[in-house]
Amino acid sequence: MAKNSEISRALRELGFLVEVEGGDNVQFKARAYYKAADTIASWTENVSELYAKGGINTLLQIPSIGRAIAAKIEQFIREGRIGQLEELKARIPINTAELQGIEGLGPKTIKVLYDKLQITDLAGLERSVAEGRLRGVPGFTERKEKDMLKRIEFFRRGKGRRIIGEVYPLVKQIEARLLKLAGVKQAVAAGSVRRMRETIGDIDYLVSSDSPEVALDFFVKMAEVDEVIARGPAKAFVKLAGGIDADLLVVPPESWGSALQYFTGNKEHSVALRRIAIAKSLRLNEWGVYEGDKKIAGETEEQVYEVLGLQWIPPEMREDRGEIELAVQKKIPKLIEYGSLKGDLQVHTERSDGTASMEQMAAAAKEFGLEYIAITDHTKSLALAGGLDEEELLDQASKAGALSDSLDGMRVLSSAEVNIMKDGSLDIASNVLDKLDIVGAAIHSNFSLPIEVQTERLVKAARNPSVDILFHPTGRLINKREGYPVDIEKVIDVALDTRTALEIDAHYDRLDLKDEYARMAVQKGVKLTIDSDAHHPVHFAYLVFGIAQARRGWATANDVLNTLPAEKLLNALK
DNA sequence: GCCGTTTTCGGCCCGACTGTTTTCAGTCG
Repeated sequence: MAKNSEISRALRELGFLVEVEGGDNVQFKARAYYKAADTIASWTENVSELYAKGGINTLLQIPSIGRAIAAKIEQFIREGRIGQLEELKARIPINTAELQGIEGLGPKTIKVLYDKLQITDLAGLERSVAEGRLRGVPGFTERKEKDMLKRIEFFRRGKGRRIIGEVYPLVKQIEARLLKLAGVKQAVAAGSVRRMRETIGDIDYLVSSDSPEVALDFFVKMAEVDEVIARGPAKAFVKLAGGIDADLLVVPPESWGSALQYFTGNKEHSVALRRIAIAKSLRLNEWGVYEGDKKIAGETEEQVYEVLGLQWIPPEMREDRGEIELAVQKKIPKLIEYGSLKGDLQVHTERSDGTASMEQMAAAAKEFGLEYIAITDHTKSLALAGGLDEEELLDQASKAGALSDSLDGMRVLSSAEVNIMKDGSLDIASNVLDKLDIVGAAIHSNFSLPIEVQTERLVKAARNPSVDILFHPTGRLINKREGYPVDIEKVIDVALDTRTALEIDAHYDRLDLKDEYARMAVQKGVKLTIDSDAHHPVHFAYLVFGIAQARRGWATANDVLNTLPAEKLLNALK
């Protein structure tokens, strides 16, 4: 059974090779393949299964899939290949993934390099540069040839996306510095940072000012800048130390809103807005919304959306996944707000693998503005993390109770991060668990079991009457570990059935549930919790990433249990 | 190659920056 990602990848490569080969209207044909690839990549149902059930006509129901592409998908599902793609690959035997990854190389250049120098991959490109043969190609100079070496090196260093939590502090620091510059009225990191995606490809700064050169000068001369890629009167592109790209666009204040929209994206969302503008005989660009030559909006984002007949859409929702249709109907949900959590239901102490005492964690949580925390040390079978046995757990619970009584304005709930065993049972007896205020359960071992077994472990844990929350339900670590295979829909259904909450673990390595699963849970009516998984007093700051993930999952405050005060939360548990 | 409140044909998002380009193509976001 072909995965959606595999079908998507094949269509994307097909589109790119069509573009490389060239011809009439080829960019539109390629765009059609790309669009189809995007649609399939984010399609929630398995396309192979849809095909198995309803044949090619089912494929035609999917937007951006017409007769021609449907036939290619059919062939891919049945034969694991697309004939036309193989023919193209035979004619132009290039390593698209490698060459396409080099900045500045597009389809046209790649074609020229293949035709003139038979360059098919990165190694070949490198050889040609080393032998000084690139400069002989039309459009290439010695300087451009040298630049190519840097681009290759950058690609080799790994141009992968960065985890948001790792770059967020620097992003915000530079944002603050831009804001302080003379003449700067507004400054913000737009792009995927503003949308709070879990990973960041580059940082897109937007500044409003009537004297752009001040901001641009500052930007290209910052200590963090490794290399200035380009610098014009309104825009600059740099590489920061560590290899992350940063862009700056400076606009006059009257264009702030339209520029913010344009720079926040995502691309598909913005393109959809421009199409709406065209349908209304308007023109939308980063400088404003225009009716003929007359500018009718642009100073604020709200105005831009309004003249297009849309409700303003929170950045976290801007992924062209149905939010625009909701905005037309003025039915954008009121998303859970940053700072609205009253408690944190996963907090570790030095009793297991944390680094601070219960008292220190409680004090830090209070300082952070929380009203309650749950102490969730690991349990005995997780020896690696110093897991607590029944006796130690009860002792820790009574300490939590005592501390809670002694504190003003901070409730400390007794809890545990109970380990789910290979067979789905828990490693702590239920008569002990039932003495705790709240119980979270999680998988920490046996990640490579088959999906059916893995799903059954979670289902069994959810059906356990003692378990209130499933912590980090898929076990993934972003960019590091895929997580165990799990039928998340089934887990969500059982969670609904058993009134078990699902966690969004806010640690930026996890963000688990991820946005799209959170959205599935919310749609079905399953309650979420957003927890920091704090192992140190400063970790409560991670909650912002969890809230962001919930917002990306279209969750409202009502969908998240720990927006409730402690008493109401305890009453809402199963 | 897809799609339709502008169409079953003729469009398809839009502008900035670079280079060796003296008027525009290629690339990027």
